[in-house]
Amino acid sequence: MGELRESKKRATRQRISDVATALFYERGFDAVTVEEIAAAANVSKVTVFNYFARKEDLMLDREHEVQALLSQALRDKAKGQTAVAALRALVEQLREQKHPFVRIDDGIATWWRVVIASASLKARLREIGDEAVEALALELAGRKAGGEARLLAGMVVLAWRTAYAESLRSFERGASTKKADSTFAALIERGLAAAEALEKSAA
Amino acid sequence: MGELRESKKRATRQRISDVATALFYERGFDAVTVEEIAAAANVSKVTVFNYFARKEDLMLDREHEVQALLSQALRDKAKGQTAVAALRALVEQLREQKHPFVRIDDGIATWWRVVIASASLKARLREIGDEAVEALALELAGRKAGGEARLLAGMVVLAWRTAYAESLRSFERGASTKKADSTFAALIERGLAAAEALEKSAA
DNA sequence: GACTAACTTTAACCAAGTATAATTTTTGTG
DNA sequence: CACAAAAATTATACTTGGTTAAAGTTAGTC
Repeated sequence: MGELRESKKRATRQRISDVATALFYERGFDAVTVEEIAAAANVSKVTVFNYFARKEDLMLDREHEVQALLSQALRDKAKGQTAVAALRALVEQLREQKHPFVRIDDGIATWWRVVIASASLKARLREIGDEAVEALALELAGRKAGGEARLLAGMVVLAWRTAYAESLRSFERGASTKKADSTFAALIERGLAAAEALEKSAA
Repeated sequence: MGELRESKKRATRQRISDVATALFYERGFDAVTVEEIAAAANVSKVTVFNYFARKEDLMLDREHEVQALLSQALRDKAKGQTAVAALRALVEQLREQKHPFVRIDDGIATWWRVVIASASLKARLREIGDEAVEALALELAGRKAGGEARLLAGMVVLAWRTAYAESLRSFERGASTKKADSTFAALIERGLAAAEALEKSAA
């Protein structure tokens, strides 16, 4: 039931995304209009916005996943383990599977160059980060998040963002993937340790 | 030389800002167009943008000051004092002078209600926060900021933001200015303590 | 094969922001 | 005071992201 329709939609969505990404890589996010993307994907502008609520989501589609990963890690956490320990384990696991959220290579660095060149993409990224903080705080605090939970959640996301950004900068200055990875690991551990201290000293 | 000109400009800028603020309070940020503001201030749309680069700055003009306050506090810091201690002292000082960056009353809460109702204002606020982090990191690290400095700067700004937001939430739930203030104080101290631990354990 | 619900398109619209050239206002100078 | 340069303001037209409503198309169902 509805299989053909579903697969057509999936194909259309993918086509729009692919076409858009290619254009962004070629000329930069801001220099490409949604009209152009629509034309190149053989679709109308309205349809593009039907699949992607804002232009930024054409590029940042996958970034929403961090939130789910963080929340899931907390739900899977063993009794007695601190929340931060569970998140540290998640980071470790992602590093092992060379997940793009914790790792940098040429392809990923190229993608980031496009993002960093655009103020609106950076803004949307900050927004997604804040959503992740709120979701994480909720998970940490059970039903409703309080200040302490929000602070802790904020610190975790901050550690991640900062470590990743620093790792990327080092890669762009010529460091290898391996070196960039160890920069990431060292800095996120600094942040997580601080978060863990906060968690353990909670009232 | 040029005194009349300067004072006229100041007056125009102020008039635009006042008129805009009044309209925003009345109908919400997003429901007011720049055209309307211009008309109400007896000025053209172009002139509005001549004074305020973006619509958001009509509301968030003063928020840029945090950055200057933070940097100045670090420059004034006594030898031997930790950076975080200097920032803690700044917060203390602002609280004593009942500065709006650390305090909430009815007028301030009303202003925040307008801000919080608008996605674009919140986005601009996040951007300003990031700029503050970068400036602070630079100040912390001397010439060029490294990961450690950025993490520390991020923690300080996070503590501030989180404490303020929580304080505002408590005020909106009916707490007094005094109670909101102590919520702020307690939470920012939690964050600053964590930041201080990080600073002291620096390699 | 006709019907309906989902999807797409067309077309018109709004508002922020930019660019440009013309016009007005202010200022300093002879 | 007159006048030219500099600075500020204006009108106008344009671009682009995003929204809305109505008409058209297509897949799934009876």
